[in-house]
Amino acid sequence: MSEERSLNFLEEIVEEDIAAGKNGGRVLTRFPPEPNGYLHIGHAKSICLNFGLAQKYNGKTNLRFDDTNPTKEETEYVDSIKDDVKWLGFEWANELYASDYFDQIYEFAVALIKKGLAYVDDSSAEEIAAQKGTPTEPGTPNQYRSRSVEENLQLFADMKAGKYPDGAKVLRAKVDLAAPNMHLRDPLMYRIKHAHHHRTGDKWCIYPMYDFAHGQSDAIEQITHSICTLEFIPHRALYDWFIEQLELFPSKQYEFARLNLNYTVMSKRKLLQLVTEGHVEGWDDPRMPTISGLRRRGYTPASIREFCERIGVAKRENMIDVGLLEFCIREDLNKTAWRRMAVLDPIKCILTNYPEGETEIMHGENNPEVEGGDGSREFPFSRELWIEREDFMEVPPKKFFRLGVGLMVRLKNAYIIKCDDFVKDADGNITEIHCSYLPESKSGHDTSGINVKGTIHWISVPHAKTAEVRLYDRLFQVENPQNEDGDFKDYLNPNSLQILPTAYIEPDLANATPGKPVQFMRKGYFTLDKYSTADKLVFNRTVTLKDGWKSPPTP
RNA sequence: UGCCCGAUAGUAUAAAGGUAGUACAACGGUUUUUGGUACCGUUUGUCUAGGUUCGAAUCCUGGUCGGGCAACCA
Repeated sequence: MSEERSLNFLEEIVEEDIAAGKNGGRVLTRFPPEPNGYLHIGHAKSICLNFGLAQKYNGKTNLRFDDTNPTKEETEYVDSIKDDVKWLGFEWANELYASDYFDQIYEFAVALIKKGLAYVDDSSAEEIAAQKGTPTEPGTPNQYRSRSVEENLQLFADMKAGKYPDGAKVLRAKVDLAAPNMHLRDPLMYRIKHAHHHRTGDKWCIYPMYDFAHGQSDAIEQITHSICTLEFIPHRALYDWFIEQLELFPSKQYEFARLNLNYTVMSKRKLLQLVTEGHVEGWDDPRMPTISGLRRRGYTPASIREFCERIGVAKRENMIDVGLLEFCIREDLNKTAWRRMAVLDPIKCILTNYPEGETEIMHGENNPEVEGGDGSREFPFSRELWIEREDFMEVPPKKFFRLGVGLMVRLKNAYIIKCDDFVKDADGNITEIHCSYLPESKSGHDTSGINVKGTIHWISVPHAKTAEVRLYDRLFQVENPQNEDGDFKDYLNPNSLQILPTAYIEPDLANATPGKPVQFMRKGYFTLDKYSTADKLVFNRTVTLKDGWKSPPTP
C-alpha cells in the first residue's frame, strides 16, 4: 500500500474501514450481473473495480447472478458471463445466484409483515403509481395499507401458493408515503409472475424485486462493500432500511460513475436491438463493445484491464475517448505481437532486372521490441511482388517516402528498389509497376552505401497465400448516439465494416490462430477470426498502427 | 418546481487549507530497414459571485450548468 499512485475514492473508503477495524479488516465484494445479456466494456470497469479492490486488500469477490426476473433471463447469458469474467483474468470465490436465496428472502418478507412493515396491496400498477404522488406532492395511503398482520400473512401465502394471476396483488414495504425520496414511498417487494425461471423452474410464482433481493443477498453473503453505479444512489436509503429492519449483516452500498465510451452505445437494451435487428453479426461482432466482441476483434485481457485502470473511477459523469482503449491495445500488442507482412490492397511490382524463375529466402525477426527479435521466420522473394497500392503515386507529393517514377525504397528485409516505370490499362488504372533492384543492397549485406527514407512491405507473387481481411471502424458516426434526435440507429456508421476479399499474406501466416495477435507491418494489428477456416482464412483488424504520416494538403 | 449526486486542460484523473500534477489526444523535434516503437519538447485547466483565512481547486453561502429519482426492470 505504499505505491506512488494516489488512491481512488473507493480505495480510500476501504482503507478507512480497515484502519477502523470494521468487519475485522475483511473485504468481500461481489460482481452482480443480471443474466439478461452479454457483458460489455462497462461491465469490465465494474469487474476490475470489484475484483481489483478485493485483490488489493486481501479480500475476495463473489460472482452473483441477480436473477430475480425470470422473463428476461437465460442460461445462455449466465454461461457467457462466466466465460467473459474468466477470460478477463479474474477468479470468483463463489458462484452464487439471488435465486439461491428465494426461500430466505421469502422468510424476510414474512418477518417484515409480522413487524407490521409490509402489506399486500390489490391495486393495479397504475393505481399504485398514482397513489405514490409526485416528487412535489406526497403520496396517499389506500385501504390496503391498514390490513392486519394476519390478513397480510394469509394473502402473501396465497400469493406464493399461486392463487392469484399476474398483477393481481403485490407485497409492499410500509415505509413513508410522504418521503421526498420516491423510492421510500412504500416500494414493491414482491410481484406475481407465473413464469418459468432458468434455475428454480416452476417452484415460484412470486419473485422479489431488485430492492428486496439485492441488499438481502449482499447481507446473506456478508458482502462488506457493495459497489454499484450512480443511478442506484436513491436506492441506498431503502437498501439500509431493509437491512436495519431485518437486522441483517450491515453491507454498505457505494456508487461510482459508469463508463461511457464515445462512438458506441453501452445499454444492454440497445445492444440487444443491434443484434436482433441484424445491424451487427451478433453479440460477438468485432464492432460491438461487448467483451466477446472485443475478444473476437483481438483485444487482450491485459489491455482491457489496463484501460480500466487508466480511466480511473469517480462519481462524475464521464465520456471516455475510444482513443484510450486503442492506445491500451497498441501498447500491449506492440510488445507481444509477431510481425508479418500482408498486402491488403495489392498492385503488382515487377523487378525487371531480377532473374525470372529465381527465388531467394529472406529472414525477418518476429518482434523488434523483444531482445533478440523473439526469433525469426523465413519468406520467399522473387521477381514479381505484390505491394500496397497506396505505396505508389503517379504524381508523388513532396516528402512522399515511397514509390513514384525515379524514387527508391527499401523492400522490408530485402533489397532497395528504384521505380522506373508503370503500366496503365485502357481505363487509366495503374496495373503494374516496374522497378529495378540493387543487388548489393540486400538486407544484412548492404554494401550499396545508399540510404533510403522509406521501407515498404511486400509479398512474393508465386508464393503468396490469400486471406479475407476485415477492417473495422467505429460503429456510430457521432460521439454520443443516444443524445441525438431520433433513433440512435439512425447514426450507425455505414462503413463500420470493410471486407477485403483478397489480401496476400506471407506463408507463415497459415499458422495463425484466433486470439493470437499479429502485426501486419505498417498496417495494424490483426487476429484470425474465430470463424475462420483452413480453406478461407479471415483476419480481423484489431486496431490500426498510429499513423504519423499526413499527406500534404492538395491545393 | 421536491429530493439526491456532481462540476479541475479537448478527454479522463490527482492535489485531504500551502508550487495545480499525471495519462491519453493534439502539435514540433531526435532516432529508426514499420511515416510503428522509443526518447525529447510545446500548447491547453480549477463553472460563477460572494464569504472564512496569512493563504482556497479544497471549507461556507447563493447562483449556473450537467446527471439521476415517481418500472409489478435491474
